[in-house]
Amino acid sequence: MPKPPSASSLTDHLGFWLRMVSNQVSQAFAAKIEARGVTVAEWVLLRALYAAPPQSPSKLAGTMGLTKGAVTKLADRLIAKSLLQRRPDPDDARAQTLVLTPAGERLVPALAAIADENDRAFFGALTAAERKALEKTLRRLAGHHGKTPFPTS
Amino acid sequence: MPKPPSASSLTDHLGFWLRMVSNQVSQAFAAKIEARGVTVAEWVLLRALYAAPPQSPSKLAGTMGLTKGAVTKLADRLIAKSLLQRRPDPDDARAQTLVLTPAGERLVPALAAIADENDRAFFGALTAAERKALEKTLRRLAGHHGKTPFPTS
DNA sequence: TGGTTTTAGTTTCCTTGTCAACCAATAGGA
DNA sequence: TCCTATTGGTTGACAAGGAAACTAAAACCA
Repeated sequence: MPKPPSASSLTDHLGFWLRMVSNQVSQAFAAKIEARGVTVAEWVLLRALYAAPPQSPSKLAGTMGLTKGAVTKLADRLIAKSLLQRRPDPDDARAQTLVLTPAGERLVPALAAIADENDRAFFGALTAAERKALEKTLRRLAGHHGKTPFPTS
Repeated sequence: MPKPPSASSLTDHLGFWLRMVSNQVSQAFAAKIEARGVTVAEWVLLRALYAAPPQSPSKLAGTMGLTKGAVTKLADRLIAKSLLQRRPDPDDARAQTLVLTPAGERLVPALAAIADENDRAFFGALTAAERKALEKTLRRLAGHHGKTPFPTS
C-alpha cells in the first residue's frame, strides 16, 4: 500500500527555487566581499548612504526593510570599522544622522564593482532576453506584494 | 561638483531583486505555517523525509544545503515537537537515521497544502507562461552554480 | 504651563544559522 | 594487529535579525 501521495513536492514550488538561487547568489557575494571586511547587509547600508544625503536610522530601516534595532547594530559594526559615523541632529536631540566616513565613501565603488562582477558571473549564463524577462518578473512580484521602497518598474 | 558616479545602483543587480522577492515569499510562508508550529527550515526537513527512506543527518545536510551542525539543531527542535525520531544505525555506532513520527507524517500533507496556497497567492499574478519561464530560469541557475541535489531540469 | 502621547534609538532576549573544535567509532595500511 | 586517518555527529562561540521593553526627547493639548 503506497503512502498517501497528497503532498506536493518541495521542488514544485517556485518559492523553493527562488530561495535556493537567492541563497546561492548571496552566499557567493558574501564570500567575495568578505575580503574587504564587510557583509552583505553592511554593503546594502553603505550603498544606500553613498552619494545620498545623510539619513536617519529609522529612514534607513524603512528603505532596507530592517527593523530599527537591526540598523542600530549594523551601524555599530560599521562604526567600529570606521566606515560610518553617527552625527547628532542639531534640531532634535533624539535624532541622529548617519554619514559615511571618507573610508566608507572610498569603499563603495570597489564593492559595487564586486557586485557587478558577481551578478555577471551568476546571470551570465542567461541570454540578455532571459535576464530582461527575469528582472521584469521579479520587479513585478516585488511591487505586487511587500511594500518596496525601491522603484519596481 | 557631482560625486563620483562610479558605483552601480543596488537595484541594478538581479541578485538584489531575487533576494527581495525570495524574502517576501519566505516570510509570507513562515507566517502561514507558524500556526502549525513549524518554521520554514523545519518544513523543508519534514518534506525531505516524507515518503522517503529514513536518512542520515549528513545526507540531509547535503540535500538541504545546511551544515551538519544546523541539522543537528533542527532535528533537536523537531524531536522536541515529537515530529521526528532519531534511530541508531545497527551497522555503525556513530551513525544514526532520522525518521518522521506518525505525527510528522500526518503533518506534511497539511503543510504542503499551505505551501501550494502560498505559491499560488504569490505567483498567481503572473501568467502561466511567465511562471513557466521563471521556473525554467531558476532551475537553470540553480543547476549551473551550487551543486543542487534536486533535479534542476 | 504641566501632563500625556508620540517618536527616535537602544537594549535585551530569542531564534537560527555558521564555523571550528571536539569525541567516538570505523577504515586503512604498515 | 596496532596506529593513524577519516568520518558521523555534537557542542560552543559567534553573527545577524526580529520583537518587545525601555529611555529620553519632542509634540500636542487643555
